Amino acid sequence: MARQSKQIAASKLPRARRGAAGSPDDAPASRAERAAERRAAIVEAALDEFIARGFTATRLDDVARRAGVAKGTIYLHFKDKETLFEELVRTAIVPLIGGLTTLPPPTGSVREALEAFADNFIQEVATTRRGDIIRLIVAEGPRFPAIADFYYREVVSRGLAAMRVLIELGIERGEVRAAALADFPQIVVAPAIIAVIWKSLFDRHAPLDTHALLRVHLDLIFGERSAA
Amino acid sequence: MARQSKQIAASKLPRARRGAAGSPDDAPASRAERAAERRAAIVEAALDEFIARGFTATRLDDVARRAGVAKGTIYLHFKDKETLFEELVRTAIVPLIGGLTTLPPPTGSVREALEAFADNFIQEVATTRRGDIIRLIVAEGPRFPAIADFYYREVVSRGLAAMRVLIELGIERGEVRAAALADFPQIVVAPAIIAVIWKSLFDRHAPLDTHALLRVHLDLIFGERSAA
Amino acid sequence: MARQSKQIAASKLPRARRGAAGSPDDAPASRAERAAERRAAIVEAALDEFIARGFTATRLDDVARRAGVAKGTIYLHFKDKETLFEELVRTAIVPLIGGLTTLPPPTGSVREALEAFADNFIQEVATTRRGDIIRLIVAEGPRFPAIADFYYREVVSRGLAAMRVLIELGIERGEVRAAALADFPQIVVAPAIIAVIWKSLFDRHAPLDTHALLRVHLDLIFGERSAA
Amino acid sequence: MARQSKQIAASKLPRARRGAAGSPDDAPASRAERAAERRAAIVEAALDEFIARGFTATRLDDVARRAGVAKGTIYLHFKDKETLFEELVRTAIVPLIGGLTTLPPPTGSVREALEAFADNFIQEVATTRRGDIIRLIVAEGPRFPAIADFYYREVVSRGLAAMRVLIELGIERGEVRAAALADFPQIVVAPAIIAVIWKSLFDRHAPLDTHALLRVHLDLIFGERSAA
DNA sequence: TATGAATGAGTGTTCATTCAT
DNA sequence: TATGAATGAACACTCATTCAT
Repeated sequence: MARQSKQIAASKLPRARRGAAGSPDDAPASRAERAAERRAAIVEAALDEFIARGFTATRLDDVARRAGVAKGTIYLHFKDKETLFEELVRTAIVPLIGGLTTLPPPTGSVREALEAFADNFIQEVATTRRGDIIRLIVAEGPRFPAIADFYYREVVSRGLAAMRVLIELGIERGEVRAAALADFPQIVVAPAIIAVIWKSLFDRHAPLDTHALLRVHLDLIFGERSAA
Repeated sequence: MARQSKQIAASKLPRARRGAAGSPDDAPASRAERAAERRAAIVEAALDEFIARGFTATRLDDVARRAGVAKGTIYLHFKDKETLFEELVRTAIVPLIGGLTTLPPPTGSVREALEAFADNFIQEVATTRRGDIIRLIVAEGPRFPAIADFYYREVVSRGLAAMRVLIELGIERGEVRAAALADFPQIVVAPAIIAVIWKSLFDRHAPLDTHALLRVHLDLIFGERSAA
Repeated sequence: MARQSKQIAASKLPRARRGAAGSPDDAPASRAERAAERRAAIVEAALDEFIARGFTATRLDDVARRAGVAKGTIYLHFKDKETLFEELVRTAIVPLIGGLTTLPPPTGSVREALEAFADNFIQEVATTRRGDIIRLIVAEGPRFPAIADFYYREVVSRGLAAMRVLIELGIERGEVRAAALADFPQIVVAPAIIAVIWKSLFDRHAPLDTHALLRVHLDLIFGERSAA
Repeated sequence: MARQSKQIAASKLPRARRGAAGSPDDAPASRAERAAERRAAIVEAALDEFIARGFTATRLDDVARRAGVAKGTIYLHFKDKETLFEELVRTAIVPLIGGLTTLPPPTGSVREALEAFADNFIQEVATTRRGDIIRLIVAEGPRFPAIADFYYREVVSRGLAAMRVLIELGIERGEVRAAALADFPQIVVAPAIIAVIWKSLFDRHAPLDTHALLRVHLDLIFGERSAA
């Protein structure tokens, strides 16, 4: 009912800076830097809101409040709600790419590589907002084909390709018995995706031990090990 | 957006006409029957719209148009949009339940049972609107905890329990080597879920052979077979 | 949420009457009588609803339910909501007229006549729904000029005319000193109207002794009496 | 019904402009001032509409049009229609309070005080929209108990209390003969209220000379005067 | 005649987007 | 550049009225 108090986020920006003119490299933050900060705050806030409510149900009013900016400010950085959403998801997806393409481990075993990947996934995706982004894409993908496309191109196809390479290496080295697995790298990834979905839908009913789940799955692929 | 063509709703069964003089056992359909037909048409139309747009973005105007009824008619059958959505999803989920609890295969092997289950899943879920409902639950679950709860209780927990029984039987009989699989029946189901999601998001980029995918996955669990 | 159970009012009507054909004068109620009953039930129910909620806020659904008839039935008796309202108020006003025009009491004193009138007003108006009708007219009059007109013509002008006659008689007989009162018979009636309004607005804050109020007012007009 | 002409709202006082260079002390009006103007325009328009149509029948569309603002603007100032109505009536009632509690006439006679009060009532209430507000309260009171409460507490009870004090003073001084009048100050006020109601319902049939009416009433209370 | 399901125009309210300051 | 008041199209929901039974 009553207007919620604004966030103070926007007030820690250097105001009385003009006096210290000439020192361009320390704390202050130039105009461009301030703009970047604001933009980042909007992105951050919007991501939270979109994850929590989905695209249509998210109100830019809430995004602005959470970001500590005025509603109009959003439009200085993004053309409209749709653009904000698309750029946002794109931005959030990008960091996922690095981890996927940087894999072929010349030294260790393929199993070790996949274990490392699983651990990394748990730490960087399953337990962070990135996991929610996956769910967000599943939810909004059909209404934002551009995003589904982008996600497929940048993450899915690359990730699966890298996974296939790894599987083939495993087959070659005798680590992996099921040769056909190279045709369906999705099988290797599936439990990880399921774990992410489970977390946001059912974890309150039955908490899932993602780590154990992925270990059992790797055992299935590589055969059981003596010591974990 | 464009005016959708009307439904065929009004052509159904005039079942069990009491022998009222003059009605030659066809056309009319009692008032109750027509009400049921209308309700069914609304459910049908709403399901399509909700799947296509999600809860918030769906307009009851569109649902009404697609169902071939007036907007007000929806409110003769459902209290409000939220109730329509929840009843809808519940209704759509129920038929999934039967298939899950009716598995125990006294005769054949566990592998055969799972193959039958997979084939059934492909035919009844993956290639029908039921698959989209799963995606819808993933999308709207966080905003409709009641639905996530219902889905967990009626489908997920029962399905996993049944799956666990099957796995344990497989372990007992020596068909399944990975004993720990009984702790994570999710692993057995994961590729099927992933296939459903894939269909609605990426199939246009890279069509997925769900049948083959599930066969490879079963091979992983049961070991490769001599003849497919 | 759930449909309220219907009233059973409509079921006490004679159904198996056909057998007793020919006895047209006893209990049964002819078709016309049944229609009149229904109409009366609608009028009754509508009056309650209109008094409680005003014209616009009253729902014909509620009227029908309260009257124990189907919504459509209202339209068999009244053209539309407005007509129902106007006929209703007219009907409710009519009985007020009789009491007003039937006054000049040749025998008793004018004071006695007014006391009788006051007592009657309390019994027949102030403590019954008729009082609420006065408030209803005050409330809806500006939006239903026809009703205000009718009320003025049938009740107000006649009532004031009769009151004037009475006052003049009182003046003539020396009972009433203030001769100018004949020019403003409203003054004589004012406290009675105020009492009615008070009852519905403020009685819960401060109950009003209408009888005493009117007695004091008569004392003001006729001078104090030794014994009441 | 027909499009109403816009308001003159946007032409008010640009009061207390800080000496901002270039602004020659007129036009602009600060943002806060314009907001206040708009709010005032809404209140003004809403009051007119509510008086003319009652709460339920008033359309916020019409209020907006009459106020010369967009419909959404109303919601920047008021939570909803009900709040608008309640705040409105409260606001309109408040100025009535001052006049009521500020009466005790140390010098003149009680009759003079009441004559002044009557004249003031005619000028400030009976011939202005404030009179209509009284009718509005009578009309909507039962549906807005909060308003009836407020009106009773702030206006009725205070007004009657002040009136009682005045009557008692009159009795004490021998101006008023009817001692019991102190128990029913409503009698003193009744004709004034009736006059207000008459104005909006019947004045077109029979114009009422409120001034004369109230004078005759005072004569009734104080006894006839030699010269008016 | 009575019913009540069906209709669809109408209204309160929300929220993405604009724009004067 | 940032603001947030203002806009008005859009949408959920209501209810007077109709009409097939």
